Amino acid sequence: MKPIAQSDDEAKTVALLRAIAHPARFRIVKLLAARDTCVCGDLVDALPLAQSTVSEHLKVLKDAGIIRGTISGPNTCYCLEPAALAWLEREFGALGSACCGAPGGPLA
Amino acid sequence: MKPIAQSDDEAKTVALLRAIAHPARFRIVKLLAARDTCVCGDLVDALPLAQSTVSEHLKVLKDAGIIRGTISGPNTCYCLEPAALAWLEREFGALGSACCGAPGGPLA
DNA sequence: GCAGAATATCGTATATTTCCGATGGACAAG
DNA sequence: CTTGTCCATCGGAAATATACGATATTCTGC
Repeated sequence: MKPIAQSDDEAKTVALLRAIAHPARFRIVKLLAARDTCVCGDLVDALPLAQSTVSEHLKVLKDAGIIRGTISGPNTCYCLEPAALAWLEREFGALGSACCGAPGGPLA
Repeated sequence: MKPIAQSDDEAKTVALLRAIAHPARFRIVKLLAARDTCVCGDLVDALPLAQSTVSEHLKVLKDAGIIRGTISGPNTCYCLEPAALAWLEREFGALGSACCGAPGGPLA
């Protein structure tokens, strides 16, 4: 594929966004954010999806660096990776501050 | 499709994220943020994509409410929609503050 | 070792996305 | 009215993503 992204930072940001930009995965992230304690396969019960599907979504989020998985005996616990969320928050802050202030450009 | 999103707000957020979570579209948003003045089809020159493809991406962003298009004589000018960026920034702020503070959960 | 529970991975069908060339519509200049 | 420019839209091909059931894998407890 042709390289569209200008910098590595940009590619990283897009990768993070692609991981979160899915109904099921975004819901997982919100669930993990709600309970400050890490939860495990309760996520499967909380979502209308098959176990294997949830597992795949967790893998996507883990590969993107948004969540962290810890094996704890028979089950695996997941929790958010604060650095990733902070990165995205900072990225949007930079975008939001610079914005076309002109009312309508050519209309003025 | 089964409704995974819990609330309308959540669905809206995911829709915005899906629109931005693409190399070409994210680049477009950054380009529009860089020049505070609205640009037009210069975007086609700035991207290694066909004109029709860029136009489609602009349509996706416009439908999502992230950018606004204004017809100005022979050409169309686009600029960011500040409200959309602010929404996302706020959404990530809420996620970032609530986060698993426990070092490792079961490891402690 | 064996059985069972909790996850991960594999194979695969389906749906969606992405991209392009070609076509169409609107506008300005001549 | 004709031409050229700019942009949007229309098929359609190829790549990718999503979801599932079936099948490993890993650990606990007996």
